[in-house]
Amino acid sequence: MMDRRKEQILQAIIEDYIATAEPVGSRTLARKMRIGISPATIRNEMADLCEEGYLEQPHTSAGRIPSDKGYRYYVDSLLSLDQPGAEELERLAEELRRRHEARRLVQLAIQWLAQLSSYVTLAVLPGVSQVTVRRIDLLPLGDVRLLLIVVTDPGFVDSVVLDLKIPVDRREIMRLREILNRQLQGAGLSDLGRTIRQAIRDEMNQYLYDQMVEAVRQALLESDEDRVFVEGWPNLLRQPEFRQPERAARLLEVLNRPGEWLAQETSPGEQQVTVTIGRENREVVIQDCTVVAATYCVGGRPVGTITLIGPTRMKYGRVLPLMQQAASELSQALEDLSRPLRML
Amino acid sequence: MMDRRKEQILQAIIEDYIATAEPVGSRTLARKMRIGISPATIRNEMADLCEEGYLEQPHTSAGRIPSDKGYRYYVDSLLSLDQPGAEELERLAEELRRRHEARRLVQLAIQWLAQLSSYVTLAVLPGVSQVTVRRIDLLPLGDVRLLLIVVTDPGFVDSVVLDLKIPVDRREIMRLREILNRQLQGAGLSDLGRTIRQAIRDEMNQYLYDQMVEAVRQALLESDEDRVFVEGWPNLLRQPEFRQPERAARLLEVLNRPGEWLAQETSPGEQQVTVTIGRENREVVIQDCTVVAATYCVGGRPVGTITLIGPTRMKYGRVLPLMQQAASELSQALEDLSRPLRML
DNA sequence: CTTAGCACTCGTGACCAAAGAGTGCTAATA
DNA sequence: TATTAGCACTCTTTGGTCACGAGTGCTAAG
Repeated sequence: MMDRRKEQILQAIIEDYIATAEPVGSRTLARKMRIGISPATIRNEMADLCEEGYLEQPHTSAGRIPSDKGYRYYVDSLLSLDQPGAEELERLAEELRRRHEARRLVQLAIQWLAQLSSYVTLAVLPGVSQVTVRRIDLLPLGDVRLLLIVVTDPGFVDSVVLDLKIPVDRREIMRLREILNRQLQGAGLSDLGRTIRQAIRDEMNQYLYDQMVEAVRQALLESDEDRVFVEGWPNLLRQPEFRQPERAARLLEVLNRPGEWLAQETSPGEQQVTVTIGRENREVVIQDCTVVAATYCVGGRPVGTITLIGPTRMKYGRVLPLMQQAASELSQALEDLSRPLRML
Repeated sequence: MMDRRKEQILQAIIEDYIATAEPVGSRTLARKMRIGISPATIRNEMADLCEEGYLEQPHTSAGRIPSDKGYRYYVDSLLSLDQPGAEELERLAEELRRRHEARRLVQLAIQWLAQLSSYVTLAVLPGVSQVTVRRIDLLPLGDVRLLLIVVTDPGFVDSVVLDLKIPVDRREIMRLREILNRQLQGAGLSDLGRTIRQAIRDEMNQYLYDQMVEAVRQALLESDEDRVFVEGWPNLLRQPEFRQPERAARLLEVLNRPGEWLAQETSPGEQQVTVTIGRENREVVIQDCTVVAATYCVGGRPVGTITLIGPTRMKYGRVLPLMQQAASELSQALEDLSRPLRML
């Protein structure tokens, strides 16, 4: 039901449509495919492909365009990957080699992706449950105010300002810092509240105990907001499919609240790159888009995702290797940041 | 040359155009202005205003639209401010009252602005020359890697990872931290390189000395990239003037590289809100936009700017108080973060 | 100085016809 | 039996014309 020639035709149609964004007809296709094959034959095959759901026609007298099912078949069976150039790879590697804070590394990775792919990219940072505390620092900002800095294991730096109700002197703060660091190293952020309870109840006064629990609770909430970055906004309007302003506006709107749909779409735990085409997406507004997602890992465990979103008419051959590369380089960079060789 | 009635007419035209985005004609205007005044009279005045450059006509048989000069006169002389509602103000105050890190405060302020104004907002963080070091922390990430955390005076937290060529043990790091904090408190970031030279040359070995200077140099460069936030991307397409995709795309593109033009446009050191209308902007691509800028201050000195950009047909009466409010609340919040009452 | 009246301009939308691209079907062909 | 040429048909696109409406500028009257 899907012989070699039909596959070739499907592939040619999809690649032409990806390149031009115009419905492709039998005549132009016959000219483009160098095989000795006439438009009429192609028409027959096209009619078949249409009936089997791989193609659609916008109206009777237009060419065919690929359906979601067509893209799916293309991605799964026909795709030839277009590996990024050496200098592009080098640029990413170099950016990530300058050892930044982890958040910045993630941002650099998706900026690189956005620029080379010309689509919009997003990144989800590791959530509360994915990180462990490496180090806590307390800085007095005044007699009743502290800056709490938490460095988590992949290398993220979070900070929150605490207001105390009573003054605490510098010495007490240093003591508190020592206690916190001693007790919390390696603890998951999700246990923090409980652990701190325990840590402080033993050694500190009741007041600081209450304050710290509340403060850390706030820090946790805080770090769980804004876990999503978006890059490449301007790329959106470069796509012909988003020239209709209301369509573009809808997508922009959705991109602005990524938290609501991103979780559904990406399958965490996957190692490779996943492609979700059109109607395969659960969120209605992006059912004319393709979402490409990959996870990045630290210590072999997936901790966050990077995502790319564009029209279903996407340069799959180019995007997939880029995603692959970005995810693996990012994992590598975070790994380097995360794993001290040995502690002296 | 600009009597009261002409002003009223100009004002009515501008406000109607701001509301509808449609050229406004004499008939509808006569009906809208309750004064007993005929379309013909208005036409005469309109012709005058046109000749004097306050109005333009897209073509002979359309109504008039305000010119840059018209908007300018409106903003300077005719504008009646539309103060934001109490609950909106309260929302901003409450967001900023939850003591976040300074960067987040700035971001929250322009998010609030973007949401209430429906335009795109930007913020420029204090540059290298605007901040002083409050505290430096060094965290060992391994035997040859350090996390350098710099807390600057308005309350920003920057961090950079350092790779050392030779292992340094924990005790040495703690000693280095003590030295750095002792020497650098209150120093401007721009002096850091020099100061560190001095600080370390006295007390540390030559190798660490070189490393630290290089590291701090990198940290400085780093903190000077990405000093600009943009919020409200989706608002852009809501404006009728950006329904033409190529116009919207151009603006998006420019917004993506704000560093190049923002510096020119905003006049730092200004205390109040500045409005730059259309051709008054130096950057060509935004000469059909209005840029509203305000500075925020710490310790009475302006350290950064918040900016709003929209079509020249902007709700000036609403935007100006919002900007005013955002800037002053933000200054207040940073001030609170910056000035410890007293150190114990 | 204001206003009514009027001729004039110009963009908009409707309508229509021709063009063009592409299809499906049929019949001829290898 | 698979392929292809030919052809009628469909449907969008494009261009042109025309009437309409909104708005203007001018003139003359109040």
